[in-house]
Amino acid sequence: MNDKIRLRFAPSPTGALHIGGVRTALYNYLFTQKMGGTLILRIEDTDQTRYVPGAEAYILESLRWLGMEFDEGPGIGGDFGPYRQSERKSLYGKYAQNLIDSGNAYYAFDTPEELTAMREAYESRKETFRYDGITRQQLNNSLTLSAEEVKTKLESGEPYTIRLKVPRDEEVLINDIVRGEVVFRTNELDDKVMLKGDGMPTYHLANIVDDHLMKISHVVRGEEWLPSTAHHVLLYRFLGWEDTMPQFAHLPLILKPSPDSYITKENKVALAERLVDEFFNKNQEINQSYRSDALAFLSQIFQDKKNVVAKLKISKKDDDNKRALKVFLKSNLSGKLSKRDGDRLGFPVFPLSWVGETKEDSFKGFREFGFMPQAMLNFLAFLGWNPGTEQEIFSLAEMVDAFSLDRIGKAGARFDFDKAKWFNQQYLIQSDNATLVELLKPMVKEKNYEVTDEYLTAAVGMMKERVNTLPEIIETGYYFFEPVKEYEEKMIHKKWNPDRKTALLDLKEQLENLPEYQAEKLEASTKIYLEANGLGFGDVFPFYRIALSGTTKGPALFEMMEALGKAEVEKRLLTAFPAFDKVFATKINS
RNA sequence: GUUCCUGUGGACAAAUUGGUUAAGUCGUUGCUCUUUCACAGCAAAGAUUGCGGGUUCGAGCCCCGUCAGGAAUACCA
Repeated sequence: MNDKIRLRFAPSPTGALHIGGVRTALYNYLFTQKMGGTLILRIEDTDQTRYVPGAEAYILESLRWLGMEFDEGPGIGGDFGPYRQSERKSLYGKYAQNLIDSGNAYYAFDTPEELTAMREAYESRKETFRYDGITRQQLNNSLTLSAEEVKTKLESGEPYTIRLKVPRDEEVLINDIVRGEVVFRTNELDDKVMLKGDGMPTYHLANIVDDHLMKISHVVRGEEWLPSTAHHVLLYRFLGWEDTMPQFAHLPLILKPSPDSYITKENKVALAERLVDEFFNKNQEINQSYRSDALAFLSQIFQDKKNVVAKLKISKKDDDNKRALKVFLKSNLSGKLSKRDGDRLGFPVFPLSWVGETKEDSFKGFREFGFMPQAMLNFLAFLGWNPGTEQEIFSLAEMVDAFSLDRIGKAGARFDFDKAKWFNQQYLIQSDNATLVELLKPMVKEKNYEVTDEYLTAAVGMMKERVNTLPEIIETGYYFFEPVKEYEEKMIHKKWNPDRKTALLDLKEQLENLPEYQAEKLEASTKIYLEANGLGFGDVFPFYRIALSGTTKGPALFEMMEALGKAEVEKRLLTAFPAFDKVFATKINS
């Protein structure tokens, strides 16, 4: 055990844990395991307005399902607790006070409303307001007010925040494990709030204080944190902790699939309508009469699907509506993967299903899509990292072994659901049938199918390499559990010959008289029959197959017959042939 | 707008750190196997490494410029 290596995964309980968060957790996990270090779970719940009940439980359950174990955390214990920031509230004030005392922070009395108004005023002049070394000289804070005024305000209980006093004309150098050296000039940094009006710390303060107190050695987090890392380094410096500052590793973002990859002739109209619906939903103030224009614009940019995003560039000629539309589309068609994407594009972005207050806030998870946790982890591991070898399938233990921070890439990784399905299929094929049967049982029960383990095992064995996810076994392979719903007409139209029935029934009878209704025996007997009657496999197989499963695709015929059993096969053949006649008749009539 | 990050076939990516003909996987297409589908195996198509300069005997890799995409720019994390 290496007690110098201590990492933390620090999610915020504001909803379901996003796939990007899961990957962050995974990389933290892999690195600690590899180094023999300690992994800590810390709940960052300093924003009570965004707190969502159940989110923490969801995070815990997700991590457990995925098989990532933590050494310290809420409910786990450890010597550095508590591990919920809300329970550490009293700790942070002291450090904020330190900052004030050392002249590196100040009280600010500006109200949120004042600041919003300020931002809007700047906005209207096409500028961006920043609370920084210049603007703070005109604002309502302990730097501009007299000591007397500040004292009165404080004593009268007027709400205040404590802001970091970012120094002028300095450079902050960050030595990031994945990005290398990154330099920020302090003149470009804003005076971030450290302590909020409600006495809670912001992420920035809480994070640094906790990382220090918990003796964190490496901070592995998403790239979205890179810009504020300069502030964090400043904080370590001002608090006198610079020599024990953790090392940073900023992970590349997980990006949405590019629109070019999923827009097709078939779906582009529906996609456009859906986007326009969402647009008006989100921008209630925009008149519905703009709708047809919006749709026209979308079908125009979807026309040639190349470079869809580039066509969203705002031009001076655009009116307000078009501008709003473009901004909306851009945020929906490019950039970081978001929870809405899964919904729209039909893939999961959360490990487990999440049931929110509304339908819009409820999402289906990887587990419910039928993914195996190990497959999801394996897929995620390759989003931003690779071992440099040709191996792609890794058990968790193998991943730990192969993992290193310096093989993490810098460019954003594009979410590719096809690849995810491929990983799952590999795991499905690799898993033994008994394991899969256990996983499948709840779904079988839900559908009220009554089957024996033995039968399920046979079905799983036949179906698992033909599907991507677990539920597909009983969805596309439903005919193992209930009568055929629909016969594939194309083959019937093309090849069915009502006169063939006699032979097919003949063969059926011959097979039924076999001492054992077993795949190899059935096959051997069929061969003999075909030869004797001058028939080929193609004359018989497709019809047996459609009769039994409704489709010409699927597992080997004789194995299917064995599994279904003599009686069921007979029943299906006898109902199918008349049905084929009927289907065939419609062809002649039409 | 500003700051920072990132650009290698459709997607993910490798390239022994400046060395010959730019790996591999997914996806696509074809072939083999097979009664079908899938799996597996084989093969093909797909790249002037975003673009333009420069340094060098030699550049995907170093330098300069440029373009594009992304992130951040909250009393959110």
